Amino acid sequence: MAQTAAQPADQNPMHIHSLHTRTCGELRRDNIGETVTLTGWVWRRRDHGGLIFCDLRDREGLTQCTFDPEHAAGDAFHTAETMRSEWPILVHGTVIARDPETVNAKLATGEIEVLVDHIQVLNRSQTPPFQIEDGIETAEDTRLRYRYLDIRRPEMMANLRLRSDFTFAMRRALHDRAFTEVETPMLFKSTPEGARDFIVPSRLQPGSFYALPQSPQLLKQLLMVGGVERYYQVAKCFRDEDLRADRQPEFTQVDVEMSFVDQDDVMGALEDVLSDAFAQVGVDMPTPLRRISYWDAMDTYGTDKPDTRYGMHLHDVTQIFSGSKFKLFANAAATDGQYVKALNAKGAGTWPRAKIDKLADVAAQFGAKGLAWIAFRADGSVNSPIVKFFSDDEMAALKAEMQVEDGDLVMFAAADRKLADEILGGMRCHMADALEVPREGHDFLWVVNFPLFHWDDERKAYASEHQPFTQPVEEDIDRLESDPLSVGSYTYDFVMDGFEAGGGGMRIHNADLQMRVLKLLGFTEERAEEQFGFLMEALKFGAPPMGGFALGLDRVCMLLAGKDSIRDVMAFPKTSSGSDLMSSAPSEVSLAQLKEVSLRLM
RNA sequence: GGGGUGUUAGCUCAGUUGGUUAGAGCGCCGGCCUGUCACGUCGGAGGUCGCGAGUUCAAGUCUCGUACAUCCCGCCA
Repeated sequence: MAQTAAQPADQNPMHIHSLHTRTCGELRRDNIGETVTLTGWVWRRRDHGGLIFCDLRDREGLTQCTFDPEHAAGDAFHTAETMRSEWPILVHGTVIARDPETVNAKLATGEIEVLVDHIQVLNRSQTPPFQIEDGIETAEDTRLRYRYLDIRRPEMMANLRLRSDFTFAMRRALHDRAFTEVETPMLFKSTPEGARDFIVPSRLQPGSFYALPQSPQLLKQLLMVGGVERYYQVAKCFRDEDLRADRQPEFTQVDVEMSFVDQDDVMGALEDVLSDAFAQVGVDMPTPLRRISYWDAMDTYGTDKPDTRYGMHLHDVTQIFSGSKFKLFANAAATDGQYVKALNAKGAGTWPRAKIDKLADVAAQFGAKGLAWIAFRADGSVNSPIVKFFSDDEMAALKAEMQVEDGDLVMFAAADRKLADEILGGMRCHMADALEVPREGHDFLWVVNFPLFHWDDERKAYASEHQPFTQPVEEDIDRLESDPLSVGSYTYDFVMDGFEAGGGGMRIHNADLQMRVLKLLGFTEERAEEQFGFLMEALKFGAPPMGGFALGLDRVCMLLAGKDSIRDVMAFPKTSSGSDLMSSAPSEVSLAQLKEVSLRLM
């Protein structure tokens, strides 16, 4: 088959030797007259009887191939008549200009077409179970059952390449700053204090188990003790918990750790690395990033991962209602630790009563027993089940505090601080979606100064806000045992567009302090030794001050791709029940397999 | 573990107060067509209405159970 001798492509490292000489996305007017070989899948065929058009698709794009009996040699034209969607083919022909009236402006290659003289059918294809094209709403279970076909869609292809580009950008940014990529084991020790572990039975040691790592946390701290100083890893992590749109049982973190640094050093380094990597995928992340304290974030946004591209702040209106005739609010105001907080959803005040009433169901999801609200109608009237209890002064003060205008809907939560924030924080997100509040571009910020512990009411114990290895604030260490909830920590979450996209902190590098923290978390000395003895032993051998970070790669890529689910940036994700619909994993194993690892099913 | 939504043709969906033979668009198959690009046009095939019970003279439609998908709460140090 004739090929042009020396194409410029030959000097381009992108053009490794293939069956094709060009891709389906690159031919332009400048290539007119070239003889080319293209490979790809038949996307759409338009058979005019005496003339056949075929849009050929490869990873780079679409090119229209034209079969004209006068130019197509041998039975090439007949082959074009019989070929079907998704057959992989190879065509050889000449790049020709399209007549001005037949130029397709929607196609990057729309100014040219390839006049085919030879065609080779590389394989046939069954009719695909759904049409391989963007913008078609095929149920996700069908897409997952045939994921390899779903990936052929340009949108999925673009998502995977965006992920590859960003991952590579992170690697390069870290490598350029003298970080060493180290692989840590997938078979490691079970440390079930956090998420549930995936466990792996040991054949050589019957009755013993490995666990797949929830994160390389302990191992990277040991790498710091080992003197690596600057470490990173694109690390697979495993957590056996229920799934969500942004949670899969296996996911990827860009894991980073540094030695001989303080918190500002780590955050500065990360801002530098992240803005570099984002820039490489065309996203501007201005530095230094804004920092909001955990408590300010909770007060103002009702969440520790606020989307600050829109306002709708929470307001504390407790004082306004301290003497109110509305008992629910007055009682809250009179009770220590109880608050009345309010949220102004601009634009929802014109909603019909029935629609507003349904918001109580939404609020209930966040723990509210009901939802008090005031709708300020567009005509200046006020509609509310509670406003009749309010004095004129209370209304005036409320309107001033909430900057009320006609068309606003003010919602209230009267509860302890945490619950009031959770309810209104949840409502804030819900209303932003319901009102389609514009959120353009990306939003990056740090949330800092998390408390070291929170009280877990279910387990009746203190629990780490981040993880048990987090460094407490020096000034607070004296109060560790006497007032644990008041102890601050060196922690920082990286929040992007209202998602927790990453998080990190400084680590304890002193074995005694580590033991004190573990004891507060309810560990006996024996159990702490059994589970984390190897860490605490290592800390005794000159562990340097250290801190680090882990970036949720799937979530960041989801946000960069503008998708609502991390499944859209993962090649082979699992369904919400943890199944792989393509392979039917998880599946039963044979008795022989079980016997080999000394297991018997109950 | 709990709540919401959904499941009808290969795909996306419609299907009225329960009532004769369950429809549409796309796709698929066949005919015609030399400038289409969501080609056009004529014809055709294709359905155990997720599954299992129940109510009824009669169930895609009502009831109960169940499976799966999806979203959320719990959970995710």
